[in-house]
Parts: sequence; C-alpha cells; structure tokens
Amino acid sequence: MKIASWNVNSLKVRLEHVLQWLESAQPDVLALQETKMTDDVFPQTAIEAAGYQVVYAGQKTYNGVAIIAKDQPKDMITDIPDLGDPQRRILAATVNDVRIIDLYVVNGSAPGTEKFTYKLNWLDKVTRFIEQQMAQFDDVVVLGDFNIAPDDRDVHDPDKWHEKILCTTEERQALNRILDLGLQDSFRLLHDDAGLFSWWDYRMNGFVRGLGLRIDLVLCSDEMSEAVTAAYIDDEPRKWERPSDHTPVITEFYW
DNA sequence: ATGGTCGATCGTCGA
Repeated sequence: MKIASWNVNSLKVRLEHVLQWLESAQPDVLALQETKMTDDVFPQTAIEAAGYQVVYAGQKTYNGVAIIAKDQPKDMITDIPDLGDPQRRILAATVNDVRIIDLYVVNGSAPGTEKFTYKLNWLDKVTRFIEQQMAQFDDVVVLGDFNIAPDDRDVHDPDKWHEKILCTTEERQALNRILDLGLQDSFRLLHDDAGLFSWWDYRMNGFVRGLGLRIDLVLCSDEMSEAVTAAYIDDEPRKWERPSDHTPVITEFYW
C-alpha cells in the first residue's frame, strides 16, 4: 500500500499536476491540502476518470483537504469535538481498513502572535481527536502539511530558523505529543539524513538553492511501522512548470 | 537590505 501527501496550493491550478502524478506514481492513497475551492466546483469527475475515488472538504479561497484513493474512502469526518472551527483543514476517512487522517495544520504566522496561539490550541484539539481515532481503529495514518519541521535535520539553515515559525520548541513539543500517542514519522524510520525537504519558499529561488524545510509528514501507528518498506520525497513535481511550493511525500507498506 | 513570489481576487492578505 502506497500512501502519499501533497499540499497542492490550489487544486484549480494544480489539477493537471495531480493527474499526471497519480498516473505515474500510482499511489493507493493521496491526501491533498490547500485545495482552495468549495465542494461544488471540486473536480471529482476528472479524478474518477483517472481511476480514483475521492472525498473532500473545501472552502472558498483558503485551506481545503481531499483524500484520493483507489478504494472508496468511507466514514469521513470533517469536524472534530470542541474545535468550533469552520476552516476546512481536517478530513478523516477509512481506506482499505486503514484510518487516514489528512491534516492541513495552521501555519501560525509568527511566535507570539494570535495566529501562533491559535495554532497551538488547534494542535491540542487535533491531538485529542487523533487519540480518539486510535482507540477506534487498529491501523492509523496521520499525514499532511504539518507546518512543523520536526528537528534541525529538517531545516536547511537551523541557525537562521532557530525558534522561528515552523521550528519553535513549542511547535515541536506539540508534534511530539501527537507522536507520543503511538505514531512514528515514517520517513525517519528509514532515513537519518539532514537536508531532505518537502517545501521550498517561492521567494528567493528557494528550490534551486535548496532553501527548504521538511514539514509534510506521514505518521503511522507503531504497529504499522514494522510494515514500512519505503519512505521518500518525490521532488520531481517541484521542477514542473508552475509548481506548488510543496512536493509529494510518500510512504509504502508491504501489504 | 527584514526584501523576494505565488494564489485568490481585484487592494491586499495569507503562506
């Protein structure tokens, strides 16, 4: 089973990229973030024509998540207890008996801002939701744009980014509280290397210069970690014309 | 140098 995550930064602009990537990579599951469109204009027909099923939760202009899968995603959840947040950042669904939780984590702007506080509160509520889901489902994958670089290996210039947004101790502690529920960062099961990134800022020619962060993650429950056969980042789509600023991250399991 | 580039939308915000 091949499970991937990709922040597409507007599915309207990136639909052809997604279709091309589905055809070449043939994932069983592709979780999208930042579709930036309402459900009534979601390109369901085009995705189904490519041989996939899809569920989605979108809004105008901002956010938006979707789960594309060869098997029909079932039992979807878009709203979680106590959050009271209309933003479409969360989508849980079951695919091939694996509970998939697709997250577009709040960016947080900068430490000390209201948005940063909101990010930490949002992560706290989501952590409780994941805990509940893990109590209900045997196999859980939590993936998406976490907007957190787990440690300094995931940062091109750790000194420059020290305690900056996406790299603060508080954000990393919040991520660790999710991992402490019994989840693994699947990429780190197989790779110790620094300097492997999933996002590069559009500005300053960041991709060509390697000015990236690894903020897109595929977490799997501890029991699933034994079954991970590959975990990697496909930076090819970041080289395509008019790319998203993120590129797909992929984890493969032997069943 | 605290910049820069995108996307949605149409002046400006979010990332």
